[in-house]
Amino acid sequence: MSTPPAPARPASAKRAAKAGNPRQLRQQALADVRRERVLDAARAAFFELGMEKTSIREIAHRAGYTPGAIYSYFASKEALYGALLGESLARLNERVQQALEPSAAGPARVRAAATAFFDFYRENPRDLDLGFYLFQGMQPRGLTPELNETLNTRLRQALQPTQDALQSLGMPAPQALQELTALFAHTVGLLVLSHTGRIRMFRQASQDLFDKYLEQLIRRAGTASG
Amino acid sequence: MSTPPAPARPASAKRAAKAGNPRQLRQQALADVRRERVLDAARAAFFELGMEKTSIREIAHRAGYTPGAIYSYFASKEALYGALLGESLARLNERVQQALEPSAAGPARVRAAATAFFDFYRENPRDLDLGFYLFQGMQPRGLTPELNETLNTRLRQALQPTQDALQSLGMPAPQALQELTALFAHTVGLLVLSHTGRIRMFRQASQDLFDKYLEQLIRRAGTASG
Amino acid sequence: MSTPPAPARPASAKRAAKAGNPRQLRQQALADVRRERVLDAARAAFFELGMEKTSIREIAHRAGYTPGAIYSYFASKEALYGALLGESLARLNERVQQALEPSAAGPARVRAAATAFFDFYRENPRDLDLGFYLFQGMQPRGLTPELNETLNTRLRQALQPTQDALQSLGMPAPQALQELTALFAHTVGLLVLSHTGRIRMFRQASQDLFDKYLEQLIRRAGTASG
Amino acid sequence: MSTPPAPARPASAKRAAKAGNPRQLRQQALADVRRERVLDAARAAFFELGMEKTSIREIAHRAGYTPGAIYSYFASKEALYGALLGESLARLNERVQQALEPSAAGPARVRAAATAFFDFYRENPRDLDLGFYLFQGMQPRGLTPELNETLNTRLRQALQPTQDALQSLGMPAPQALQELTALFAHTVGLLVLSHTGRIRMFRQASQDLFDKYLEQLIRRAGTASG
DNA sequence: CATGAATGAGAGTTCATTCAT
DNA sequence: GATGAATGAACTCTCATTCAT
Repeated sequence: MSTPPAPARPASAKRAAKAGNPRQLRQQALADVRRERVLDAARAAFFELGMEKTSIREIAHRAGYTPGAIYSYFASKEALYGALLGESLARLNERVQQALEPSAAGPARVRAAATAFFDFYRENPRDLDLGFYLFQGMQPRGLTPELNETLNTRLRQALQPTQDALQSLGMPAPQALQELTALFAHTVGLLVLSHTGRIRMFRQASQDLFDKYLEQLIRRAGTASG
Repeated sequence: MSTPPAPARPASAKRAAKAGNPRQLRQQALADVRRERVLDAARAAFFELGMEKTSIREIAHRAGYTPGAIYSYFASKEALYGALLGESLARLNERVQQALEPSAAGPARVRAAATAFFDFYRENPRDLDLGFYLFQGMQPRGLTPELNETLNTRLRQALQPTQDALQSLGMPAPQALQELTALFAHTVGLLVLSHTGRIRMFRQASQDLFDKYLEQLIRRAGTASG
Repeated sequence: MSTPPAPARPASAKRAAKAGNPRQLRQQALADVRRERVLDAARAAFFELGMEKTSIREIAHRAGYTPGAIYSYFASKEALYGALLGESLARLNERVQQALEPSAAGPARVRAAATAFFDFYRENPRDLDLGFYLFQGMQPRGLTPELNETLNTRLRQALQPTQDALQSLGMPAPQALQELTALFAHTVGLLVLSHTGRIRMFRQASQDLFDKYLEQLIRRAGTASG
Repeated sequence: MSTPPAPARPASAKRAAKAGNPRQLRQQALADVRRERVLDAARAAFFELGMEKTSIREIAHRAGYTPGAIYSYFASKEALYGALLGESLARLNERVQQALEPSAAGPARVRAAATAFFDFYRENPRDLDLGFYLFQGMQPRGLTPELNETLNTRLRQALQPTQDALQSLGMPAPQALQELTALFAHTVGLLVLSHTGRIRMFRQASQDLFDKYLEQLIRRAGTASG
């Protein structure tokens, strides 16, 4: 709701703009490499210790920096996590693309795309944590609107192949969008139940439920085109 | 040999047992009222500020107490949130029961039970937060196993009417349980997408999607019995 | 050095003065019994949990009281420990007296008295703690001068039989006092080294060292008289 | 896989290893100075207020810091006291070494070493407190085993010259160790009686008693060699 | 760019003690 | 005499962030 103030120390990002000559370009490349190192350290720390026990200190330590240095690359802890989430979504997209490569078609393509999405989070619970972290209290945190936009776009991208596959099955665009949304919700719900252990209460397996939902969806897609 | 380590402060609850004479009863009632006042303050603080910014200090202040006094009523911050969640689940159950009172039957009963559940959380997003709070990092927190058990039971209770209604529609028990789990997941997913604003990306309304899912489920229930 | 202010709530003690008629006497007896119950609880708690983990709350709980009630019997935590120490010294005296009962004479009497003292503390390290507690920072705590006086007297009493035995061996009074003091110091030193585990550094047993010191002392006593 | 849990803040000490260039050396020197300032403040506070009333807050205040800053130099309150005790033992050793410098020999050497030890604590009662602090309830506190080891070693060091002197008087090693232990115990006992004022009860002076014990010991040493 | 010392605010928790009832 | 609710002051410790160097 409330837009956060402009980042205190926008660091290397801003310099990219004024970079033109070779020297500046090299500097920029170096900076990116170092930024990446911080990100790697943050991811490792987070995957190992979880969100709550991962402090800036810890990340800096793992990256071979002192705490202050982190702020050369990220304006705040939240911004760092935003970047981490961005990178997580990039991995998600990669996974979805890989699943499509064998150029499956028809229902198989829907299955491939949707399952890749589900599996990614099923296998990497911490990535799901990441997605949730910035919505503690169910409201976005210290993300700049631009970053928020970027993240939304990447998420949308990861879902787009599924939507396309549905439409290529003859489902009209509006319905495909609706079904995609429902599928996304179902997926998220199953993942949450699974990761919090709540699903055990029902003695069910999230994967079975996911498969079942997917088959029903594909059946509906077949009907819709008629 | 060793006496239990300490009084484990939250005394008032158990004293009901030895309460018999009017004076003790009145004392107990007073204590309950005060405990409730703390709970109210905690809920208000939490609904207003969110989990993270709600400290024991803040709660105490709102309840008109000093921080230490809170510990006469709750053994720890987690215990307090446990109680808050328990009470939230109680309200949820109440809501579900109310929805069933007009003694609907058949598909209408499924609709009534399931919708009550969905609506409760749609209308009270903070109660959803509450449910999530204790699973930061997707792992249970400092809940005692007993409390965790209690909470699970209450959640299960809130879902039971829906399962019963499905079975009374002729759906076999195992399938009803499976469908209930899927419905629960779908509901949670929709609520999360809705409350985090992610659903706007798809220009969909969580309520429409919920209704649609519900109708499909009811259709399946009709088929299942044949 | 600095005399503490008069006890805030001298409680039952003061009433003993104005007690004269039978009813008051009975009241007083009751109060003493209850006071003893508190003391018992305090001792048990302290022996089990140690000084630091024994709170007024804990003591009250064990005595079947609420915290406030303790202050009817003791003006402060320190006063309570003072009483506890007094009672500990009483037990010490009892032990010394018992050791003398078989009416040993000569060197055997010195041995009996001194060893009883040593053994009491060797076997009951917590009683040694008690003695030290009120001298944290090596300075008396919230003891009233009278209580301090009483405690000193009881300690003196427990040592007196040893002094007497030394004198009955022919040692002149001034020397006996000096030797007693040295013996007392030696005993305390050994107990401290023993209880803190420091004596292990030297691979020695406190008991051997004590015995050795004692024999030397007795030898000196034999010489002194000539 | 798992990187050590955290930087475990007290960084400066270890950095000496990678310090090589002048700048790092200067940084290190500065850090040491500041650490010393904290230690000085802690010692002053403790000597003035005693252990119990000396909080991290108080120390920080005296050192001109905020409480959090202390944790850059010491990982915990116990660690700080460990350092304080270590430094106290270092001073003790220094004192003992100085007493030996005039290269006394024979009985004089025993006297010099033992008396230096005794005098150090007689003149600096707070250093004795320090030694006792970590044994509240007569049990070691939150010391790491390594630190405990270090402290034991330093204490042993301070006593070693006395043992050596005894052996150079012809006393066999095992007996010298036993006598050293006894002497140490006697010393501790006298110091405790003296500092707690208990010795006044006996109208004795700790120094006289110490001298007397020492002369007896030296006499025994003379005999032992024969 | 990086350091690293330091801040400052705050966290949860404990406890002896008081006092109206 | 006893209750028990409440105080109030303290406690150790953590952490994101800042800034002079």
